[in-house]
Amino acid sequence: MSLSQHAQQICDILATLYPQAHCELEFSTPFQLLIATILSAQSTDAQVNKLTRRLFAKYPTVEAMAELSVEELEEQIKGVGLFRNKAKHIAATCQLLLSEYGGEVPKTREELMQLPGVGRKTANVVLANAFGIPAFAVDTHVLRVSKRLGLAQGSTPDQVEAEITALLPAGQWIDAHHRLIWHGRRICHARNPRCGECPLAPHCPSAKTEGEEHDE
DNA sequence: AACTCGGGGCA
DNA sequence: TGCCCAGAGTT
Repeated sequence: MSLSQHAQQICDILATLYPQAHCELEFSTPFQLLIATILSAQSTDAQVNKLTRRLFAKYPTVEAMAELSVEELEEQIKGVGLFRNKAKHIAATCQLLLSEYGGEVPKTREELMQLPGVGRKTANVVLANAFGIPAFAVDTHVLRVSKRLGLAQGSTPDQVEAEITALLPAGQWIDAHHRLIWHGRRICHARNPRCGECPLAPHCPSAKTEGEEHDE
């Protein structure tokens, strides 16, 4: 079986496992998704949503949020991890959106990554979920699960993104991203993957039987 | 490549 | 309690 056939088989099973997999951040505009995604780094979506419900009620637009100083922003987002870095980045990003992009969220990866606090993963999440532009975001779950399933061999997120996007049709990137994450959170855990109850195990080169441990 | 930020989740 | 994260920036 070719690699692309193997990949398609994995994706088909993931689709039946997680037919409703989606971005769990709450937002109503591209700007709000951008902010929520910056806030979500190393944090849970539930925590971010709890916080953004307050934040977006008071400051729903870039114009409103740009009025806040870094200190005021810190106060607003206190409670999420890394909040000092994120407050600084969000303040700078709001200013840049107004001065360079007419208050709109840019729609290219290169422009998005110019924004403070926006890296490779955040840029792709915004492209995919705010604009429906095909993009495959690689975070630690996607990196780990893709490698275990034999969909990629690279060790860096950039390498894995290149491998997957070459392997799958662009129309599948967004769903594949969410399904790999959901699988990583529910079954394919970093430490103790539950291979015994994983429907992908028969097709997984890394599947372990009960008792064995993963090395990675 | 390694380090830092930081509260939450999970064993 | 201790360890690790649905990352990005700096050194």
